[in-house]
Amino acid sequence: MTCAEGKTGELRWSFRVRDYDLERTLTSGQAFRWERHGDGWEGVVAGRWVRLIQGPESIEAQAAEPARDWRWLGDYLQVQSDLGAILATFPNHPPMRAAVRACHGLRLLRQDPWECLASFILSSTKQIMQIQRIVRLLSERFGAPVAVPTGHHPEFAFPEAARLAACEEPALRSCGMGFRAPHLRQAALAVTRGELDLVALGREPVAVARERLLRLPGVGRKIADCALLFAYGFQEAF
DNA sequence: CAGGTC
DNA sequence: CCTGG
Repeated sequence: MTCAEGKTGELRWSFRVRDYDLERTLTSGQAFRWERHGDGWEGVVAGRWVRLIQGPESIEAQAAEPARDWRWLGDYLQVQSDLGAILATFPNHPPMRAAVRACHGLRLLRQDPWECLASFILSSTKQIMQIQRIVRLLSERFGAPVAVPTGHHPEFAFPEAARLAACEEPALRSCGMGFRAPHLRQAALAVTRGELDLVALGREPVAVARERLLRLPGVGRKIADCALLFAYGFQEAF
């Protein structure tokens, strides 16, 4: 189909935000695919390349292809959450005030469940930089290419579970994940076979969802809770 | 040894 | 246990 209407959406979008520290949020260790380029941050969200720039009271976004609906990014960034209102509910004692000051502007992202679970399976006993490297290699080798601006180097989506389930262990190990390879593979198989339904998980009580994740080899309490918090927003986890 | 898990 | 900082 051709774009006869001409109006296919916007290449740029601006999210109005308050108390949102983009850098702190993207480098906090919740997500592993963001790279600083000049004054912006580049990453792939929901299969789309995007560049983000922090404004005084906004986050400016640039995509590679026009989008009419930007909820895919707004949901991810959780721009609608009113931090001021949340903070008002916190107890007003010194330790809490100190914690709030230290983490000012840090937001909880809402990530894709499979990418989040897989990334944290890869995270055990690894530094953030090393996790970023593994996830980058994995995406480059097994992820679908995504549209990028003209002249920009190629970018790839995080690989689908089915694609990773089809990999042999040595292929996964070649991305530098070591003993985590069988863990990732088993998780990919469970998702692909429908033994683990990551969408349904979000509708379960947190204890049930956690119990399901803990069945996976290589997934203990810590990794399970990271997925529950960063992909589903279960605040009770952690 | 490392921001886990078995 | 793998492997890189």
